[in-house]
Amino acid sequence: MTLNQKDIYGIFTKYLSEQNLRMTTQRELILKTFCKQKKHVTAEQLYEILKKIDPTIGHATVYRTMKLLTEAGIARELNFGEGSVRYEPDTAKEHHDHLVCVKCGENIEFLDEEIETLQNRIVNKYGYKLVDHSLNLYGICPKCQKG
Amino acid sequence: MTLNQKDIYGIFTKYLSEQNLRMTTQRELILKTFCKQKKHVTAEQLYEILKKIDPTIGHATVYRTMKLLTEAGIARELNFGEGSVRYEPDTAKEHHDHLVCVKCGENIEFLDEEIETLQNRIVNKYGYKLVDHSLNLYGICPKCQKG
DNA sequence: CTCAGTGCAAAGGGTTTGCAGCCTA
DNA sequence: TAGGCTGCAAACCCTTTGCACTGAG
Repeated sequence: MTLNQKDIYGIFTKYLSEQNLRMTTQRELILKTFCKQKKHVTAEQLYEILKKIDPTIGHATVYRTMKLLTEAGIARELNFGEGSVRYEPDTAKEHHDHLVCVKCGENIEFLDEEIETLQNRIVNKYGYKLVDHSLNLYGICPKCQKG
Repeated sequence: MTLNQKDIYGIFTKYLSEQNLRMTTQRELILKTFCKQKKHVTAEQLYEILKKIDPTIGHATVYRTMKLLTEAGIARELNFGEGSVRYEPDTAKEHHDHLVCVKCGENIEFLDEEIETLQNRIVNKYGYKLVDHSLNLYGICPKCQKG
């Protein structure tokens, strides 16, 4: 169900050519580096990581590329209300949601079939066509409850 | 279950005095104007509305007061990923969630007991203590589907 | 008289945009 | 050669902060 790097690379090049855009060394580097991340990253964080690999890379290039990756369906934007957008790989077809610790920022991805079903029910009730959804639970993780 | 303006005024003055803060004409005006709004407003929008009533009112005062109202439990911050925070009256004890049209911005508030239950289940599963949650469904409303 | 509250303007963070030069098809 | 791509810096938007002044208790 998850896609490997080669697949993603193919998806991105396909998207780019559809848009009359090109694959470049920067875009490739950003794609690879983004996919390697274990945690959701902000564009800013990704930029910092990338600068260590290629110090000449520009701020704007990272932001622009993350927008492209989002449009291509490779990245997904997350908003935890921190004032900046986080990105996660959008490789799984099933949508998962997030449980965020408001103290330490740790976050868990979870999947709940029933929630997905209920969401569809709501959307149908109002005659909407579902495009996307975001469910964030904010809480205090076990560690922080003890500390 | 919903609170009237007098109640809210009382809640706010109580909160203020607890914090050794004072009720002022500006704070009162902002509170009243905020409560009158039918739709979720950003601080910026509220500022624009307030300027028509009192042109001398300051940007910062609105932002500062909205923070106070949030802390007092009167306003609730919403984040639809637009880059700015929206506020809604937090008068109902039950949490409601939002269904937002991505085309026209129309949004519906809905309440679903089962979703609330499921959220508690998730939180318990991971040993978290629930603090808050936000569920936003993004879709296309019936009107925009036709148009 | 004290100290919170205010408006203003400047600063701040995250993100986008304008632009000249570069590079690739 | 044309047009996309880049890095840089400036611009932008939303929000917060510093500051001197005002005003209520």
